[in-house]
Amino acid sequence: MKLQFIPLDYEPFDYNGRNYIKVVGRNEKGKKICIIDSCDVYFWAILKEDAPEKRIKKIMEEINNIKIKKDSRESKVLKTELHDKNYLGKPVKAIKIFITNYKDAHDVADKIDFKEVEKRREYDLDFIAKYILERKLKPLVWHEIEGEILNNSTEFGGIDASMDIDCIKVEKIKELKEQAKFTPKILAYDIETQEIEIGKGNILMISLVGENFKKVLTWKGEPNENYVEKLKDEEAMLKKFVKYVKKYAPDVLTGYFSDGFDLPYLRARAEENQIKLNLGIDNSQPVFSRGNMLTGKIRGIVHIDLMRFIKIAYSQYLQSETLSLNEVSSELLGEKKLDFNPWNAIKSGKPDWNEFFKYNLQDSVLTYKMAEKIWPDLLEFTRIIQEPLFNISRDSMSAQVENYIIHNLEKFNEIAEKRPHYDEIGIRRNREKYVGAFVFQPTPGLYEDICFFDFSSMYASVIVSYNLSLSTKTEDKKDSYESDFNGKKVYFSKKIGFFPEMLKQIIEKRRHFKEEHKKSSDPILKARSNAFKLIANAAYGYQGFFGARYYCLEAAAATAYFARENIKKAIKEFEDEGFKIINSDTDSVAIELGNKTRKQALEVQKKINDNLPGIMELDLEGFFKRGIWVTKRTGEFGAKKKYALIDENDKLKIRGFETVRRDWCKLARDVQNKVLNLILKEGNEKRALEYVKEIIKKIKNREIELKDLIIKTQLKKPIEEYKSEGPHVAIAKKMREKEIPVDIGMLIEYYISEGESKKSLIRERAKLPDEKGKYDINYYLKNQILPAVDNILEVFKVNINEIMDGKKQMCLGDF
DNA sequence: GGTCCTGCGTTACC
DNA sequence: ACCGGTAACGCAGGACC
Repeated sequence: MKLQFIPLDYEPFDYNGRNYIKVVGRNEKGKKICIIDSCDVYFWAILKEDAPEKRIKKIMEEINNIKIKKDSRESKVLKTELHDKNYLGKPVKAIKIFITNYKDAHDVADKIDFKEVEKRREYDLDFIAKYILERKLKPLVWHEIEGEILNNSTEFGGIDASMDIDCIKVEKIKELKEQAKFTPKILAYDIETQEIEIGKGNILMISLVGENFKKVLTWKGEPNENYVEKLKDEEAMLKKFVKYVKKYAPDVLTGYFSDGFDLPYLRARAEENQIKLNLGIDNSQPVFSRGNMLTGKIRGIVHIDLMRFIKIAYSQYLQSETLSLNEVSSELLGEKKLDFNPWNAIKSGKPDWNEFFKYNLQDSVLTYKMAEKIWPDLLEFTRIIQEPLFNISRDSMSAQVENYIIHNLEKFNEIAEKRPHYDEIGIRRNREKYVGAFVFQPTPGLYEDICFFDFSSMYASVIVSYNLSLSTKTEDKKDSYESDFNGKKVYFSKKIGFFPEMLKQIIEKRRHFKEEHKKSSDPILKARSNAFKLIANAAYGYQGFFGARYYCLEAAAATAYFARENIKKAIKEFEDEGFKIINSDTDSVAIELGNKTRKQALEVQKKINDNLPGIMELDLEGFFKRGIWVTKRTGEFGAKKKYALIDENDKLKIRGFETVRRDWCKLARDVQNKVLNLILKEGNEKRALEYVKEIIKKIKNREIELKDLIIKTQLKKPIEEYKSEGPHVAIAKKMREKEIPVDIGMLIEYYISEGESKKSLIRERAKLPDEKGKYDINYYLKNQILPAVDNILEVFKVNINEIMDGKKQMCLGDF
């Protein structure tokens, strides 16, 4: 039979000692099906250059006889072939060794011990990746499949009988030229529990939200809405949950922090109730893996913890200070969680159950809507990197870069480099640091008419333009780029390597799809352009990452080196043409127009661009009406990485200031923001000063609400490990005493109260938000408000210190 | 008992 | 353990007078 098929989930299995794979996806009619397939399993023995032909033949014969006996499985070499390949950019002769089971690849590789064999490679590749490469059945891409349906067949031990859906044994696979739109069936879920610790208390309710589908399952309260279904106990509720998930048959089951909470909790409660959480398409239970970080896998359904993907692909664009569902959904959707405190409700012993149900449902509604919104990004990441959706939604950016490389090596006839071993990682992690970016020392002051330029994807374009990678590093000084690594000269060949070449294509695609998106504003094109951008930007970090297959610290150092050279050159160009440099950080230059025109500035930009190497490009970020740079708190120098700009539409761009730092109280941040606004919008420092004085008065009169004085600091490690005990650590201790749950990663909230003696430490005066006490007027004036506005007003020669004390009126002459 | 300096710790920028 | 270096700055803690 012939059908169209889009793969969603890949699951390898063994049968008679051989490797097979079940791929669950949908056909063109939207029916969920499973295809069964297999592929060659092999790895490489790379030969030394001088290996004589006769010996190679002999070696191949010997390899052909390798057999491994392990547990109940017998594994052997099926055949060998001699190929011309590339390894790290150099042509090599390599023996392709076909084996019966990939799980034994490592053991077989260990048996290949000939002096003519230089290296053994690709025995550490993941089977799913290998399968996708070999059979070209790409995730979330439509294919035409030819095969035979298994109908209660005894093949594979009667695999089709154990599955809820049709199984097809595949013969031919062909990617379709016309790609129809694919909209996944998404089901979102969320649970409410008695305790925070996994499995400790009961699950009180479970909500489910899909398309035209909403449900709250519970065994508590007296429901007054018909979407709430009351079961007799927790066990019945869990069974019903499984039943509904199976009936809905989603492609994607998604929760928010569900890897770390919802799914393991469900699993634990199922165990406690002695029932099976058989959500899998073959009625298997979720499988949890990956050491520290839990990940929950459900066969045949792609379980996605939305929070993890948002953290990977979105967090750098988000303003949210935490990745909590409430904050992220209100930023992405403009919609919030319901105002209801589940822990207080539980503690009270008499929760308003109907409010609780609504609250529970809303969490799934938000999760569902966000999943829909983020789907284009998941889709495009998956299609570009060609790893299963399950991995795409969880992998770190360095893993995404590496997977992209692995799935694109074929074009270069390259054999993949191996993953570093444990001891190698240890060495890499202890390596010396290298010099990073150049940061300009700004002069404090208020500036008018500012032009802001920046290099587009600078580090990525440096890697491409100077050909910086592991395989292009060379001892040969001729025809190469010379860079510096902590005083040592390092060279990179000018003959383009596969890593820079791949990156070049990524950048080109990013530029292409960015243009395409401008024309059509299709969200898919935006997601595609964004995915290429993120991969490009992660390429630099990847080469310096200790876990990378293509780790090359010299390349990472050279990237920073050539970036410094180019930014400094650009700065010099602007200076030589008579522009004053205001700021520069890594890849950007801000200049003051002064008595020159925008046109003149753009001419310099063009001149710079004409002389830039390779694909490097200096873009105009924009024009700004005004901008402010301040001094460091200590010393007379201008502070780096702290400035505020206002564009022609009166939109502020604030960097580094307390306004954007979450470890300052809201009042200080708001006041600073207002002051920056007044100064930048109207150039009115007098109004700003008046405003600050009003606030000071309010603080002194205790007219400020406590919630605006709460300071939030993250607990980054276990309480015991702190060498120096800051206020947030002291509060964390206090919380633990009060049996309030404290976890690593939590934002600890506190305010500073008046102490008995003035000299006591700040941590001794720190109190929990609901602890009774008077806020310390002096602390909030001197440690929060003053530091937030002092440096800004100083630019106008206003000494706020004196105003605070009320000793002397301002220094502004005309005040 | 106060001042100064240093290191820890967090968060930002790019 | 899951990308890099550069930088500001509060607070604690100890040296020093």
